Amino acid sequence: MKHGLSETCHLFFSTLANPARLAILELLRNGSKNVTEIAEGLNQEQSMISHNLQLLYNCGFVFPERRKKERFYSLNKETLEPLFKIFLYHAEKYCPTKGKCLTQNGLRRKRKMAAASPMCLSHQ
Amino acid sequence: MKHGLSETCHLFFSTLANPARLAILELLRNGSKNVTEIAEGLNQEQSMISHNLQLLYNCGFVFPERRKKERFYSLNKETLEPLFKIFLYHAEKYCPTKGKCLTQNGLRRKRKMAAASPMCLSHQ
DNA sequence: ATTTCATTTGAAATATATTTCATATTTCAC
DNA sequence: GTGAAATATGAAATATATTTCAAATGAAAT
Repeated sequence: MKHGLSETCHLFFSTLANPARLAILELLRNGSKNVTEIAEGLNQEQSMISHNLQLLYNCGFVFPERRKKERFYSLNKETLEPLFKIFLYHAEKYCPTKGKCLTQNGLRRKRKMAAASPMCLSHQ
Repeated sequence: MKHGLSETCHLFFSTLANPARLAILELLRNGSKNVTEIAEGLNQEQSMISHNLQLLYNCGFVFPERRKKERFYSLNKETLEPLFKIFLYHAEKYCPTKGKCLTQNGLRRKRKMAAASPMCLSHQ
C-alpha cells in the first residue's frame, strides 16, 4: 500500500483528520493564541491541546512563537485557507445534507436505515 | 470539540487520511477502473478495496458507473487535483525531508533521538 | 536558588478505524 | 430459472490514534 501520493500525503491528511485539531485551527483563524487560551477557548485539558499542537507543528500547520513564559501559536494561512476553501466548495456541491452528519461508523449505521445517500461530510 | 469547521471537515479529511484510499485515488488518476482492476493493481483483497471505495464514494471523491457486471470508479478531479496541488506545494515548502518519513507514532519515536525537526509529511 | 506559572512529555488507558474472512447480493449469459 | 462472475456487506480480529494523568521541564520574578 505504499504508492507515490499515498506515501507522502498520509501524515498531512491524518493530522487534519481530527476534531480537536480542526477546532484548534479554526480558533487560530482569529489570530494567534497561547496554549492556555486555546485550552480554555475549547474547554479542553491543556496537556491534550499541547499534544495536538505538537502534531500540527510537525506538519507545518501552525507556527510557535515564545513571548515571556507563554508560547503563542499562529496559523499557517498560506496552506490552510485554500484548503478550507476547497473543502467548502466540495461540501456545498457534493454533500446532500450540507454538513449535518456522522462519523464513518455513524454513517455506516445510518445508511442501513436510510440507504446509500452519497456524501455526508461531518460528524454529529 | 464541536466547532464550525471541526464539525464539518472531519469526515472529509479522515477519508483522505488512509494509505489504502490514497493509493486508490492515485491509481484512478490514470483513468477509471473497476473494482477487480483496482484490487489487482494495488495487490490487495477485493473486499478491502470495496470497503474503501464505499468510504471514498460517501465523501464524493469517486464516482461509480456500472458497465455490465462491473462497476467502474472514476476520480473526482475537480476536488482532488487542487487538493493534491496544495499538498505538494506545502510539502515542498515545509517538509525538511521532502517526503521521506514516518507515521505519527514513528515520528514521535524519531524526534526522541533526532530532536524536534518540524514537518515530516509521509510515513515509512 | 526558590517559587510560581506555562507548557511539554511519557506511558497507560481508552477510543476509533482498518482489515480480514465468510457470506450475501447483483447482474448477466445461457 | 441456474450458474458464474463481480461486487458488496457484516462482524470479529487487528491495528492505530487519542486522551488522560502524573511528572518533568523551562522561564521569569522575587
